[in-house]
Amino acid sequence: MSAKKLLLIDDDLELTELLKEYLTPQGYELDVAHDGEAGLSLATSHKHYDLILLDVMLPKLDGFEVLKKLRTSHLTPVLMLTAKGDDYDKIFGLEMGADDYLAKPFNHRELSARIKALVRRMALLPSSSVQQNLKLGNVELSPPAQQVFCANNLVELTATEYSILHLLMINHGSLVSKQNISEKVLGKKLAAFDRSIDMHVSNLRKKLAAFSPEEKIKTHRGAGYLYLVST
Amino acid sequence: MSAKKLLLIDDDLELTELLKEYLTPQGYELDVAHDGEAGLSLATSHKHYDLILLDVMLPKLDGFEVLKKLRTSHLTPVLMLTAKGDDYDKIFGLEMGADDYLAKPFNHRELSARIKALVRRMALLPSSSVQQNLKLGNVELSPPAQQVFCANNLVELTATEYSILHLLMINHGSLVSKQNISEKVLGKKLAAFDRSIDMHVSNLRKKLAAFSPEEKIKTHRGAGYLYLVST
DNA sequence: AGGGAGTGTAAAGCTTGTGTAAATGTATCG
DNA sequence: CGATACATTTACACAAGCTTTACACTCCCT
Repeated sequence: MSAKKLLLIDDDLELTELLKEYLTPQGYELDVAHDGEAGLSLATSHKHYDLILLDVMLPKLDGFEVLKKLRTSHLTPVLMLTAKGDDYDKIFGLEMGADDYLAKPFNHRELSARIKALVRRMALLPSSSVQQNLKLGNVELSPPAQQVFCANNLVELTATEYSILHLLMINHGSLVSKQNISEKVLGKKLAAFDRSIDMHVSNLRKKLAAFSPEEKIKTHRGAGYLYLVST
Repeated sequence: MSAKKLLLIDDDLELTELLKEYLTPQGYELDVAHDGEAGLSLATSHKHYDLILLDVMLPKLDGFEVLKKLRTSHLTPVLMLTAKGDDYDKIFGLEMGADDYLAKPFNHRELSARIKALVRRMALLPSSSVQQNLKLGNVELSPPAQQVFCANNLVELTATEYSILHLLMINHGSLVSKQNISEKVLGKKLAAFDRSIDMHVSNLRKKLAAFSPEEKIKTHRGAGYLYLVST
Protein backbone atom coordinates (compact mmCIF):
# COMPACT_ATOMS: atom_id res chain seq x y z
CA MET A 1 0.00 0.00 0.00
CA SER A 2 1.53 3.27 -1.10
CA ALA A 3 1.54 6.29 1.18
CA LYS A 4 -1.72 8.18 1.34
CA LYS A 5 -1.58 11.79 0.28
CA LEU A 6 -3.29 14.40 2.38
CA LEU A 7 -3.77 18.07 1.75
CA LEU A 8 -4.01 20.34 4.77
CA ILE A 9 -5.48 23.78 4.19
CA ASP A 10 -5.05 25.93 7.28
CA ASP A 11 -3.50 29.31 7.96
CA ASP A 12 -2.37 28.51 11.48
CA LEU A 13 1.34 27.94 10.97
CA GLU A 14 1.84 26.46 14.37
CA LEU A 15 -0.89 23.91 13.86
CA THR A 16 0.16 22.92 10.35
CA GLU A 17 3.71 22.38 11.54
CA LEU A 18 2.49 20.29 14.42
CA LEU A 19 0.23 18.18 12.27
CA LYS A 20 2.95 17.65 9.72
CA GLU A 21 5.18 16.29 12.41
CA TYR A 22 2.40 14.22 13.83
CA LEU A 23 1.05 12.71 10.62
CA THR A 24 4.18 12.16 8.56
CA PRO A 25 5.56 9.40 10.79
CA GLN A 26 2.19 7.67 10.51
CA GLY A 27 2.87 7.11 6.85
CA TYR A 28 1.01 10.01 5.28
CA GLU A 29 2.38 12.45 2.77
CA LEU A 30 1.16 15.86 3.74
CA ASP A 31 0.99 18.94 1.52
CA VAL A 32 0.06 22.22 3.13
CA ALA A 33 -1.63 25.35 1.82
CA HIS A 34 -2.06 28.44 3.96
CA ASP A 35 -4.96 30.13 2.24
CA GLY A 36 -8.13 29.15 0.44
CA GLU A 37 -7.01 29.98 -3.06
CA ALA A 38 -3.74 28.10 -2.87
CA GLY A 39 -5.56 25.18 -1.29
CA LEU A 40 -8.23 25.03 -3.96
CA SER A 41 -5.64 25.27 -6.67
CA LEU A 42 -3.71 22.35 -5.23
CA ALA A 43 -6.85 20.35 -4.61
CA THR A 44 -7.98 20.71 -8.20
CA SER A 45 -4.55 20.17 -9.70
CA HIS A 46 -3.75 16.90 -11.31
CA LYS A 47 -2.10 15.73 -8.16
CA HIS A 48 -4.32 13.22 -6.47
CA TYR A 49 -5.19 13.59 -2.80
CA ASP A 50 -6.80 10.87 -0.76
CA LEU A 51 -8.18 13.31 1.76
CA ILE A 52 -8.33 17.05 2.34
CA LEU A 53 -8.24 18.58 5.82
CA LEU A 54 -9.92 21.92 5.51
CA ASP A 55 -10.07 24.73 8.02
CA VAL A 56 -13.10 27.01 7.88
CA MET A 57 -11.50 30.32 8.76
CA LEU A 58 -9.13 31.04 5.93
CA PRO A 59 -7.68 34.08 4.18
CA LYS A 60 -8.73 34.84 0.61
CA LEU A 61 -11.40 32.14 0.34
CA ASP A 62 -13.08 30.63 3.36
CA GLY A 63 -13.42 26.91 3.93
CA PHE A 64 -17.03 26.70 2.81
CA GLU A 65 -16.22 28.51 -0.41
CA VAL A 66 -13.31 26.20 -1.06
CA LEU A 67 -15.53 23.19 -0.45
CA LYS A 68 -18.25 24.54 -2.71
CA LYS A 69 -15.88 25.20 -5.59
CA LEU A 70 -14.02 21.95 -5.08
CA ARG A 71 -17.26 19.99 -5.26
CA THR A 72 -18.09 21.38 -8.69
CA SER A 73 -15.30 19.24 -10.08
CA HIS A 74 -13.95 16.88 -7.43
CA LEU A 75 -15.35 14.41 -4.96
CA THR A 76 -12.19 14.14 -2.90
CA PRO A 77 -13.16 13.38 0.70
CA VAL A 78 -13.00 16.42 2.96
CA LEU A 79 -12.64 16.57 6.72
CA MET A 80 -13.44 20.03 7.98
CA LEU A 81 -11.78 21.61 10.97
CA THR A 82 -13.05 24.61 12.79
CA ALA A 83 -12.48 26.73 15.82
CA LYS A 84 -16.19 27.33 16.10
CA GLY A 85 -17.68 24.26 17.64
CA ASP A 86 -21.23 25.21 16.97
CA ASP A 87 -23.66 22.70 15.56
CA TYR A 88 -24.98 24.92 12.86
CA ASP A 89 -21.57 25.17 11.25
CA LYS A 90 -21.08 21.44 11.47
CA ILE A 91 -24.36 20.69 9.83
CA PHE A 92 -23.79 23.30 7.18
CA GLY A 93 -20.38 21.85 6.34
CA LEU A 94 -21.69 18.32 6.13
CA GLU A 95 -24.65 19.37 4.01
CA MET A 96 -22.32 21.11 1.63
CA GLY A 97 -20.50 17.92 0.93
CA ALA A 98 -17.92 17.52 3.65
CA ASP A 99 -17.40 13.96 4.85
CA ASP A 100 -16.57 14.69 8.45
CA TYR A 101 -16.27 17.61 10.78
CA LEU A 102 -14.05 18.06 13.77
CA ALA A 103 -14.07 21.03 16.16
CA LYS A 104 -10.84 22.64 17.34
CA PRO A 105 -9.22 22.08 19.67
CA PHE A 106 -9.26 18.40 18.87
CA ASN A 107 -7.56 15.37 20.25
CA HIS A 108 -4.79 14.41 17.85
CA ARG A 109 -5.58 10.79 18.19
CA GLU A 110 -9.19 11.42 17.30
CA LEU A 111 -8.12 13.29 14.19
CA SER A 112 -5.81 10.46 13.30
CA ALA A 113 -8.56 7.91 13.85
CA ARG A 114 -11.02 9.87 11.72
CA ILE A 115 -8.47 10.26 8.95
CA LYS A 116 -7.82 6.57 9.07
CA ALA A 117 -11.53 5.78 8.96
CA LEU A 118 -12.07 7.97 5.91
CA VAL A 119 -9.01 6.75 4.06
CA ARG A 120 -9.92 3.15 4.82
CA ARG A 121 -13.40 3.68 3.44
CA MET A 122 -12.14 5.53 0.39
CA ALA A 123 -9.72 2.77 -0.44
CA LEU A 124 -12.77 0.76 -1.46
CA LEU A 125 -13.60 3.22 -4.19
CA PRO A 126 -11.89 3.17 -7.51
CA SER A 127 -9.61 6.18 -7.34
CA SER A 128 -10.97 7.55 -10.57
CA SER A 129 -14.37 8.23 -9.09
CA VAL A 130 -13.29 11.20 -6.99
CA GLN A 131 -13.88 13.48 -9.90
CA GLN A 132 -17.31 14.88 -10.38
CA ASN A 133 -19.24 14.86 -13.61
CA LEU A 134 -19.16 18.28 -15.13
CA LYS A 135 -21.86 19.69 -17.36
CA LEU A 136 -21.85 23.11 -18.94
CA GLY A 137 -24.29 23.93 -21.66
CA ASN A 138 -24.48 20.92 -23.93
CA VAL A 139 -21.01 19.67 -23.08
CA GLU A 140 -20.79 16.96 -20.48
CA LEU A 141 -17.64 15.52 -19.11
CA SER A 142 -17.38 12.20 -17.30
CA PRO A 143 -14.05 11.83 -15.50
CA PRO A 144 -14.30 8.18 -14.47
CA ALA A 145 -14.58 7.18 -18.10
CA GLN A 146 -12.61 10.14 -19.41
CA GLN A 147 -15.38 10.61 -21.89
CA VAL A 148 -16.95 13.74 -23.24
CA PHE A 149 -20.42 14.19 -24.61
CA CYS A 150 -21.39 17.14 -26.71
CA ALA A 151 -25.07 17.53 -27.47
CA ASN A 152 -25.35 13.91 -26.31
CA ASN A 153 -22.85 12.63 -28.82
CA LEU A 154 -19.75 10.87 -27.60
CA VAL A 155 -16.76 12.92 -28.65
CA GLU A 156 -13.53 10.99 -29.04
CA LEU A 157 -10.76 13.01 -27.48
CA THR A 158 -7.15 12.13 -26.88
CA ALA A 159 -5.87 12.15 -23.31
CA THR A 160 -4.29 15.58 -23.71
CA GLU A 161 -7.33 17.12 -25.33
CA TYR A 162 -9.47 15.74 -22.55
CA SER A 163 -7.19 17.18 -19.89
CA ILE A 164 -7.20 20.59 -21.45
CA LEU A 165 -10.96 20.63 -21.78
CA HIS A 166 -11.30 19.47 -18.20
CA LEU A 167 -8.99 22.18 -16.97
CA LEU A 168 -10.81 24.86 -18.92
CA MET A 169 -14.20 23.65 -17.77
CA ILE A 170 -13.18 23.55 -14.12
CA ASN A 171 -12.12 27.16 -14.52
CA HIS A 172 -15.00 28.11 -16.76
CA GLY A 173 -15.57 31.82 -16.83
CA SER A 174 -12.02 32.60 -15.90
CA LEU A 175 -8.93 32.81 -17.95
CA VAL A 176 -6.34 30.05 -17.99
CA SER A 177 -2.88 30.93 -19.21
CA LYS A 178 -0.97 28.75 -21.62
CA GLN A 179 1.78 28.42 -19.04
CA ASN A 180 -0.77 27.01 -16.66
CA ILE A 181 -2.18 24.62 -19.20
CA SER A 182 1.24 23.41 -20.17
CA GLU A 183 2.28 22.82 -16.60
CA LYS A 184 -0.88 21.14 -15.46
CA VAL A 185 -1.63 19.12 -18.55
CA LEU A 186 1.72 18.32 -20.04
CA GLY A 187 3.73 18.61 -16.86
CA LYS A 188 6.34 20.87 -18.32
CA LYS A 189 7.05 24.56 -18.59
CA LEU A 190 5.90 26.24 -21.72
CA ALA A 191 8.88 26.82 -23.99
CA ALA A 192 9.17 29.85 -26.26
CA PHE A 193 7.60 29.35 -29.67
CA ASP A 194 5.97 26.21 -28.40
CA ARG A 195 2.77 25.80 -30.38
CA SER A 196 1.62 22.47 -29.06
CA ILE A 197 -1.03 23.92 -26.77
CA ASP A 198 -2.46 25.89 -29.67
CA MET A 199 -2.58 22.69 -31.66
CA HIS A 200 -4.46 20.79 -29.01
CA VAL A 201 -6.92 23.63 -28.53
CA SER A 202 -7.40 23.81 -32.26
CA ASN A 203 -8.15 20.10 -32.47
CA LEU A 204 -10.44 20.36 -29.49
CA ARG A 205 -12.42 23.15 -31.10
CA LYS A 206 -12.69 21.19 -34.29
CA LYS A 207 -13.99 18.11 -32.54
CA LEU A 208 -16.52 20.02 -30.46
CA ALA A 209 -17.64 22.10 -33.43
CA ALA A 210 -18.62 18.89 -35.20
CA PHE A 211 -21.55 18.59 -32.81
CA SER A 212 -22.29 22.07 -31.65
CA PRO A 213 -21.68 25.23 -33.64
CA GLU A 214 -21.37 27.84 -30.93
CA GLU A 215 -17.93 28.85 -29.84
CA LYS A 216 -16.99 27.51 -26.43
CA ILE A 217 -13.32 28.24 -26.06
CA LYS A 218 -12.33 31.84 -26.43
CA THR A 219 -8.82 33.12 -27.03
CA HIS A 220 -7.52 36.01 -25.01
CA ARG A 221 -4.65 37.23 -27.04
CA GLY A 222 -1.43 37.28 -25.09
CA ALA A 223 -3.13 35.90 -22.02
CA GLY A 224 -4.61 32.47 -22.50
CA TYR A 225 -7.88 30.65 -23.10
CA LEU A 226 -11.27 30.91 -21.52
CA TYR A 227 -14.18 28.48 -21.44
CA LEU A 228 -17.33 30.53 -21.93
CA VAL A 229 -20.02 30.15 -19.32
CA SER A 230 -23.28 29.17 -20.92
CA THR A 231 -25.28 28.15 -17.87
CA MET B 1 -32.92 6.70 -6.20
CA SER B 2 -34.53 4.08 -4.00
CA ALA B 3 -34.97 4.63 -0.30
CA LYS B 4 -31.85 4.03 1.74
CA LYS B 5 -32.07 1.31 4.32
CA LEU B 6 -30.72 1.95 7.76
CA LEU B 7 -30.35 -0.39 10.71
CA LEU B 8 -30.52 1.11 14.17
CA ILE B 9 -29.16 -1.00 17.00
CA ASP B 10 -29.99 0.59 20.35
CA ASP B 11 -31.75 -0.58 23.48
CA ASP B 12 -33.18 2.81 24.39
CA LEU B 13 -36.79 2.42 23.32
CA GLU B 14 -37.57 6.07 23.64
CA LEU B 15 -34.68 7.05 21.43
CA THR B 16 -35.32 4.43 18.77
CA GLU B 17 -38.94 5.51 18.56
CA LEU B 18 -37.93 9.13 18.26
CA LEU B 19 -35.35 8.44 15.58
CA LYS B 20 -37.77 6.33 13.63
CA GLU B 21 -40.21 9.20 13.56
CA TYR B 22 -37.47 11.62 12.69
CA LEU B 23 -35.73 9.67 9.94
CA THR B 24 -38.61 7.96 8.17
CA PRO B 25 -40.07 11.18 6.76
CA GLN B 26 -36.63 11.99 5.42
CA GLY B 27 -36.86 9.05 3.07
CA TYR B 28 -35.03 6.36 5.00
CA GLU B 29 -36.27 2.89 5.74
CA LEU B 30 -35.33 2.13 9.30
CA ASP B 31 -35.07 -1.29 10.91
CA VAL B 32 -34.49 -1.46 14.63
CA ALA B 33 -32.82 -4.04 16.86
CA HIS B 34 -32.75 -3.68 20.65
CA ASP B 35 -29.79 -5.82 21.54
CA GLY B 36 -26.43 -6.70 20.11
CA GLU B 37 -27.22 -10.23 19.04
CA ALA B 38 -30.40 -9.31 17.21
CA GLY B 39 -28.60 -6.40 15.59
CA LEU B 40 -25.69 -8.47 14.41
CA SER B 41 -28.00 -11.10 13.11
CA LEU B 42 -29.95 -8.56 11.07
CA ALA B 43 -26.81 -6.83 9.89
CA THR B 44 -25.36 -10.05 8.57
CA SER B 45 -28.61 -11.30 7.11
CA HIS B 46 -29.19 -11.20 3.43
CA LYS B 47 -30.96 -7.94 3.74
CA HIS B 48 -28.76 -5.14 2.52
CA TYR B 49 -28.27 -2.07 4.70
CA ASP B 50 -26.75 1.16 3.49
CA LEU B 51 -25.76 2.22 6.95
CA ILE B 52 -25.83 0.90 10.50
CA LEU B 53 -26.34 3.15 13.53
CA LEU B 54 -24.80 1.33 16.43
CA ASP B 55 -25.05 2.12 20.12
CA VAL B 56 -22.15 1.07 22.30
CA MET B 57 -23.98 0.12 25.48
CA LEU B 58 -26.08 -2.85 24.51
CA PRO B 59 -27.48 -5.94 26.16
CA LYS B 60 -26.10 -9.35 25.19
CA LEU B 61 -23.31 -8.08 22.94
CA ASP B 62 -21.89 -4.61 23.24
CA GLY B 63 -21.40 -2.28 20.29
CA PHE B 64 -17.72 -2.93 19.90
CA GLU B 65 -18.29 -6.66 19.82
CA VAL B 66 -21.01 -6.26 17.24
CA LEU B 67 -18.72 -4.12 15.12
CA LYS B 68 -15.85 -6.56 15.44
CA LYS B 69 -17.95 -9.52 14.40
CA LEU B 70 -19.68 -7.60 11.64
CA ARG B 71 -16.36 -6.57 10.12
CA THR B 72 -15.23 -10.14 9.72
CA SER B 73 -17.72 -10.47 6.91
CA HIS B 74 -19.32 -7.12 6.04
CA LEU B 75 -18.09 -3.69 5.08
CA THR B 76 -21.40 -1.94 5.72
CA PRO B 77 -20.71 1.59 6.95
CA VAL B 78 -21.24 2.03 10.67
CA LEU B 79 -21.98 5.18 12.62
CA MET B 80 -21.48 4.61 16.33
CA LEU B 81 -23.51 6.33 19.01
CA THR B 82 -22.61 6.46 22.63
CA ALA B 83 -23.59 8.00 25.91
CA LYS B 84 -20.00 8.18 26.95
CA GLY B 85 -18.49 11.14 25.22
CA ASP B 86 -14.97 10.26 26.08
CA ASP B 87 -12.29 10.45 23.43
CA TYR B 88 -10.83 7.08 24.15
CA ASP B 89 -14.06 5.36 23.23
CA LYS B 90 -14.36 7.37 20.06
CA ILE B 91 -10.88 6.52 18.94
CA PHE B 92 -11.33 2.91 19.83
CA GLY B 93 -14.53 2.69 17.80
CA LEU B 94 -13.02 4.35 14.76
CA GLU B 95 -9.93 2.17 14.94
CA MET B 96 -12.10 -0.88 15.02
CA GLY B 97 -13.65 -0.03 11.72
CA ALA B 98 -16.48 2.37 12.45
CA ASP B 99 -16.93 5.14 9.91
CA ASP B 100 -18.14 7.84 12.23
CA TYR B 101 -18.82 8.40 15.88
CA LEU B 102 -21.34 10.63 17.54
CA ALA B 103 -21.71 11.23 21.28
CA LYS B 104 -25.11 11.28 22.93
CA PRO B 105 -26.92 13.46 23.44
CA PHE B 106 -26.62 14.61 19.88
CA ASN B 107 -28.30 17.19 17.77
CA HIS B 108 -30.77 15.42 15.51
CA ARG B 109 -29.83 17.56 12.60
CA GLU B 110 -26.19 16.68 13.04
CA LEU B 111 -27.04 13.00 13.05
CA SER B 112 -29.08 13.50 9.94
CA ALA B 113 -26.27 15.40 8.25
CA ARG B 114 -23.72 12.72 9.14
CA ILE B 115 -26.00 9.98 7.89
CA LYS B 116 -26.45 11.88 4.69
CA ALA B 117 -22.71 12.39 4.30
CA LEU B 118 -22.00 8.70 4.72
CA VAL B 119 -24.80 7.56 2.44
CA ARG B 120 -23.77 10.08 -0.18
CA ARG B 121 -20.21 8.83 -0.08
CA MET B 122 -21.26 5.21 -0.27
CA ALA B 123 -23.35 5.87 -3.32
CA LEU B 124 -20.10 6.34 -5.21
CA LEU B 125 -19.12 2.72 -4.79
CA PRO B 126 -19.31 0.89 -8.06
CA SER B 127 -22.89 -0.29 -8.21
CA SER B 128 -22.02 -3.87 -8.83
CA SER B 129 -19.59 -4.38 -6.01
CA VAL B 130 -22.49 -5.41 -3.85
CA GLN B 131 -24.23 -7.75 -6.14
CA GLN B 132 -23.16 -11.30 -6.70
CA ASN B 133 -23.64 -12.20 -10.32
CA LEU B 134 -22.56 -9.63 -12.82
CA LYS B 135 -24.33 -9.54 -16.10
CA LEU B 136 -23.63 -6.92 -18.70
CA GLY B 137 -24.93 -7.35 -22.19
CA ASN B 138 -24.43 -10.97 -23.12
CA VAL B 139 -21.52 -11.52 -20.79
CA GLU B 140 -22.28 -13.09 -17.45
CA LEU B 141 -19.86 -13.65 -14.68
CA SER B 142 -20.41 -15.93 -11.71
CA PRO B 143 -17.87 -15.26 -8.98
CA PRO B 144 -18.44 -18.35 -6.82
CA ALA B 145 -17.60 -20.64 -9.71
CA GLN B 146 -15.20 -18.24 -11.39
CA GLN B 147 -17.01 -18.98 -14.58
CA VAL B 148 -17.86 -16.71 -17.44
CA PHE B 149 -20.60 -17.09 -19.96
CA CYS B 150 -20.69 -15.17 -23.17
CA ALA B 151 -23.86 -15.40 -25.21
CA ASN B 152 -24.66 -18.44 -23.01
CA ASN B 153 -21.49 -20.25 -23.92
CA LEU B 154 -19.07 -21.16 -21.19
CA VAL B 155 -15.81 -19.33 -21.81
CA GLU B 156 -12.68 -20.95 -20.45
CA LEU B 157 -10.55 -18.26 -18.84
CA THR B 158 -7.40 -18.52 -16.81
CA ALA B 159 -7.44 -17.14 -13.28
CA THR B 160 -5.70 -13.92 -14.30
CA GLU B 161 -7.95 -13.35 -17.27
CA TYR B 162 -10.95 -13.90 -15.06
CA SER B 163 -9.67 -11.40 -12.49
CA ILE B 164 -9.05 -8.77 -15.08
CA LEU B 165 -12.47 -9.23 -16.63
CA HIS B 166 -14.03 -9.12 -13.18
CA LEU B 167 -12.23 -5.90 -12.32
CA LEU B 168 -13.19 -4.26 -15.57
CA MET B 169 -16.80 -5.34 -15.26
CA ILE B 170 -17.12 -4.07 -11.68
CA ASN B 171 -15.87 -0.76 -12.92
CA HIS B 172 -17.80 -0.89 -16.16
CA GLY B 173 -18.15 2.54 -17.62
CA SER B 174 -15.08 3.77 -15.83
CA LEU B 175 -11.56 3.73 -16.95
CA VAL B 176 -9.19 1.38 -15.17
CA SER B 177 -5.51 2.13 -15.46
CA LYS B 178 -2.94 -0.55 -16.13
CA GLN B 179 -1.28 0.33 -12.85
CA ASN B 180 -4.51 -0.41 -11.09
CA ILE B 181 -5.03 -3.67 -12.91
CA SER B 182 -1.52 -4.77 -12.18
CA GLU B 183 -1.79 -3.93 -8.50
CA LYS B 184 -5.21 -5.44 -7.96
CA VAL B 185 -4.90 -8.49 -10.15
CA LEU B 186 -1.24 -9.37 -10.04
CA GLY B 187 -0.47 -7.76 -6.70
CA LYS B 188 2.55 -5.90 -7.92
CA LYS B 189 3.40 -2.50 -9.25
CA LEU B 190 3.44 -2.14 -12.98
CA ALA B 191 7.03 -2.05 -14.16
CA ALA B 192 8.09 0.04 -17.12
CA PHE B 193 7.79 -1.79 -20.42
CA ASP B 194 5.78 -4.49 -18.72
CA ARG B 195 3.52 -5.92 -21.37
CA SER B 196 1.87 -8.69 -19.42
CA ILE B 197 -1.39 -6.82 -18.88
CA ASP B 198 -1.61 -6.19 -22.60
CA MET B 199 -1.13 -9.88 -23.15
CA HIS B 200 -3.92 -10.90 -20.84
CA VAL B 201 -6.25 -8.32 -22.31
CA SER B 202 -5.38 -9.50 -25.76
CA ASN B 203 -6.17 -13.10 -24.87
CA LEU B 204 -9.34 -12.04 -23.11
CA ARG B 205 -10.54 -10.19 -26.19
CA LYS B 206 -9.75 -13.13 -28.37
CA LYS B 207 -11.69 -15.54 -26.19
CA LEU B 208 -14.71 -13.29 -25.88
CA ALA B 209 -14.67 -12.47 -29.57
CA ALA B 210 -15.12 -16.15 -30.31
CA PHE B 211 -18.68 -15.90 -29.07
CA SER B 212 -19.66 -12.31 -29.51
CA PRO B 213 -18.34 -10.01 -32.17
CA GLU B 214 -18.90 -6.62 -30.62
CA GLU B 215 -16.01 -4.95 -28.91
CA LYS B 216 -16.35 -4.90 -25.14
CA ILE B 217 -13.00 -3.75 -23.85
CA LYS B 218 -11.87 -0.43 -25.12
CA THR B 219 -8.34 0.88 -25.00
CA HIS B 220 -7.72 4.41 -23.84
CA ARG B 221 -4.27 5.05 -25.11
CA GLY B 222 -1.96 6.19 -22.34
CA ALA B 223 -4.68 5.82 -19.76
CA GLY B 224 -5.97 2.29 -19.41
CA TYR B 225 -8.86 0.06 -20.37
CA LEU B 226 -12.59 0.55 -20.17
CA TYR B 227 -15.39 -1.99 -20.18
CA LEU B 228 -18.12 -0.54 -22.32
CA VAL B 229 -21.53 -0.22 -20.76
CA SER B 230 -24.14 -2.03 -22.78
CA THR B 231 -27.29 -1.41 -20.79
C1' DA C 1 -1.72 52.04 -43.16
C1' DG C 2 2.37 49.37 -41.76
C1' DG C 3 4.69 46.06 -39.05
C1' DG C 4 5.47 42.98 -35.47
C1' DA C 5 3.90 39.73 -32.30
C1' DG C 6 0.48 36.37 -31.29
C1' DT C 7 -2.62 32.91 -33.18
C1' DG C 8 -5.15 29.17 -36.30
C1' DT C 9 -4.41 25.20 -38.65
C1' DA C 10 -2.58 21.88 -42.09
C1' DA C 11 0.84 18.62 -42.86
C1' DA C 12 4.91 16.15 -41.82
C1' DG C 13 7.95 13.90 -38.48
C1' DC C 14 8.84 11.46 -34.66
C1' DT C 15 8.04 9.38 -30.17
C1' DT C 16 5.70 6.16 -27.66
C1' DG C 17 1.92 2.99 -26.53
C1' DT C 18 -0.29 -1.00 -28.12
C1' DG C 19 -1.58 -5.76 -30.36
C1' DT C 20 0.00 -10.06 -31.06
C1' DA C 21 2.98 -14.03 -31.95
C1' DA C 22 6.50 -16.68 -30.24
C1' DA C 23 9.90 -17.84 -26.81
C1' DT C 24 10.98 -18.28 -22.21
C1' DG C 25 10.07 -18.85 -17.30
C1' DT C 26 7.47 -21.06 -13.46
C1' DA C 27 4.29 -23.69 -10.86
C1' DT C 28 1.35 -27.80 -10.37
C1' DC C 29 0.37 -32.59 -10.62
C1' DG C 30 0.44 -37.37 -11.67
C1' DC D 1 10.89 -36.46 -13.39
C1' DG D 2 8.36 -35.26 -17.28
C1' DA D 3 4.05 -33.14 -18.79
C1' DT D 4 0.90 -29.65 -18.79
C1' DA D 5 -0.98 -25.12 -18.07
C1' DC D 6 -0.38 -20.69 -17.41
C1' DA D 7 2.21 -16.32 -16.66
C1' DT D 8 5.73 -13.48 -18.21
C1' DT D 9 9.17 -11.71 -21.24
C1' DT D 10 10.92 -10.63 -25.75
C1' DA D 11 10.47 -8.97 -30.22
C1' DC D 12 8.61 -6.45 -33.81
C1' DA D 13 5.21 -4.15 -36.66
C1' DC D 14 1.86 -0.82 -36.43
C1' DA D 15 -0.88 3.00 -35.22
C1' DA D 16 -2.05 6.91 -32.32
C1' DG D 17 -1.19 11.11 -31.10
C1' DC D 18 2.14 14.68 -29.50
C1' DT D 19 5.24 17.98 -31.32
C1' DT D 20 7.42 20.67 -34.84
C1' DT D 21 7.46 23.23 -38.94
C1' DA D 22 5.50 26.27 -42.00
C1' DC D 23 2.71 29.77 -43.53
C1' DA D 24 -1.42 32.57 -43.60
C1' DC D 25 -3.92 35.44 -40.87
C1' DT D 26 -5.45 38.67 -37.12
C1' DC D 27 -4.99 41.81 -33.66
C1' DC D 28 -3.00 45.81 -31.75
C1' DC D 29 0.22 49.54 -31.37
C1' DT D 30 2.29 53.44 -33.41
